[in-house]
Amino acid sequence: METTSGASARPLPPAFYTQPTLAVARALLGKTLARRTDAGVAAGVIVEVEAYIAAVDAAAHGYGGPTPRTRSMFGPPGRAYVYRSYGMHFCLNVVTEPEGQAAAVLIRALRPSCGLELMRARRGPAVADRTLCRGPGRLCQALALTLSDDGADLCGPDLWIAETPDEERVGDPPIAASPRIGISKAVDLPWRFYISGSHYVSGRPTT
DNA sequence: CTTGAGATGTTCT
DNA sequence: GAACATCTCAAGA
Repeated sequence: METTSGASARPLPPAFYTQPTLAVARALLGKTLARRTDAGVAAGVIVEVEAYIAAVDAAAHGYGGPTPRTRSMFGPPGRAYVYRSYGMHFCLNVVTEPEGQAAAVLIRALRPSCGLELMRARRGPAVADRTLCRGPGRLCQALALTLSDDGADLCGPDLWIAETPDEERVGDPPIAASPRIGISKAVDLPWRFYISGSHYVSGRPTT
């Protein structure tokens, strides 16, 4: 019998992504992000996210209008926005808000729950489990996400987000908020959300 | 654990 | 040119 895992649960309904961006960001914590390729399924529980809302947020991609790169951020909610970061990494966002508005939630870290061997194969043999998906570029590498996944449906067969089964859950996640990481504009907006105390969260220790 | 440098490509000034 | 929603590695405390 197949081992229980959020990877086998049904995708969240499209309506999940029509909530306001900050509500989606908080609600994503504790959900399972799953990825299928020919090599198999890999998945993890979301433990850290950041919200970006171009209408009111100078740090957001899409602030000041669409560009070719940010096109899918203006698209319909419930899709992926994947961009290249610092020339060599990729970052995965969940698009929110109605089409025409640029808003998204950056997935910053996962606690790996499924397909760990696959992740190690992609990330390297010396990488500790804790580090497999700790950071937005790292998790994209672990899940083999690239620009070809930009615009992908998050309720689809190859990439989806689902409720996490009870036996994989730690309990009700204690959610904390803080300023976002690695930005230089709108630095005071407390739009980074993470599971307090999780060792899989990027950045500094969280107490 | 910390700090600091370098890699690397697209976008913006 | 400069900046960038980052990561890895090496060296030090």
